[in-house]
Amino acid sequence: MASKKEKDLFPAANHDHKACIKTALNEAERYCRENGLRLTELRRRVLELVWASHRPVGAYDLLEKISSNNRKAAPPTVYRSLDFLMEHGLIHRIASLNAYVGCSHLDHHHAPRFFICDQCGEAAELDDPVIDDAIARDAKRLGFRVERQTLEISGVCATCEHGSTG
Amino acid sequence: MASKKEKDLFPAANHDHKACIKTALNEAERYCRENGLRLTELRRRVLELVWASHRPVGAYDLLEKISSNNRKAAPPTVYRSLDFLMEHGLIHRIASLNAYVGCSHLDHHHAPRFFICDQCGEAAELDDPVIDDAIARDAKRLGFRVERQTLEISGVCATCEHGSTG
DNA sequence: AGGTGAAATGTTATAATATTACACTAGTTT
DNA sequence: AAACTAGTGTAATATTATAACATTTCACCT
Ligand SMILES: [Zn+2]
Ligand SMILES: [Zn+2]
Ligand SMILES: [Zn+2]
Ligand SMILES: [Zn+2]
Repeated sequence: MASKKEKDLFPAANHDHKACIKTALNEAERYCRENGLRLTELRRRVLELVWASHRPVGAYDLLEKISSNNRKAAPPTVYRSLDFLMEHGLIHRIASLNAYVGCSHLDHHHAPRFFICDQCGEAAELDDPVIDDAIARDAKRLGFRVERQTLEISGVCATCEHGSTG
Repeated sequence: MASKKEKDLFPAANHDHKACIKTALNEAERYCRENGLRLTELRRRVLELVWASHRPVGAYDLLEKISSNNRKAAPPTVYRSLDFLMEHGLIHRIASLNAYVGCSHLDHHHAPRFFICDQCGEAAELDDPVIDDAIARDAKRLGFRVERQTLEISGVCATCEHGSTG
């Protein structure tokens, strides 16, 4: 079963993804309740759609999925929800892809750090205090006040490289 | 005088920027000559325009500057030059800004690492082996083959924060 | 329950960034 | 010069994101 080896940071193909979605939605609901925020039906739906996979998804893909057969949603509908979800750290934006992905570390404050596979499209969020410290030290040296961070490493994940996680 | 203190990684307001431009163009010419590449008039002009400042500049800004009064240049004109310059490491793309900036480290191979000031818009390129090593170690742990990196730290630079570098 | 103001959403239009496709030119090789 | 290739011009279109304003929903108060 899905043991939490290091390599599983890139979620195994056979992992129980319904659990990922459920956890994400539960955590979002708890977070919003505790902070007096409204996780409206629309925002909840957008979050759920973002969590449909571990692949960053584009705003216009979401827009299509939100649109019902007869009623077509307009861009601000999804962008406003994405803004809300980002503002509260429930999702991250992947600047190099113009795409959005659920946050895997809702339990603690962190700067976003992603490894993103060019082949399968999956993104793994990984904390590394060494990186955090190094950036903080560099910033201090420069007298630079850090407000936002973007760290996106693109390439090929182990599964795509070797055909399987072995 | 422009002493090379650490803080000058954010170039001082009074630095000799013509020297920056000249160096960048000279290095580009040398690089292209040595590698059998053609630094055409257009590519040279785009590189020069990117180097007009240390602020990442948008493709459409460049496009306007390239256009002469009577003749308006079309997007592919500038995008193709930008692609060439990026492919050969002469400039970097800043994904979080959809903008482009000259490379400050033409003399050695490196992953792009930027500190970008929200207020003055200037970008400082900074190498840090500790970050390099940490990312390499994380990638190895994940079995991830790294192909491209994006590291962009946004915030407020020392000059903007304190009114002057002191 | 009804009134009120703020937050959220709907809707239309448009801005900003980037690519495709195809025609033409210039430079290189034979 | 013919043939080939890399580079550029040009028109159309794709993709991502925001502005502006109307309407609805919700929390709160009376
Ligand atoms: Zn999952
Ligand atoms: Zn996160
Ligand atoms: Zn300079
Ligand atoms: Zn560089």
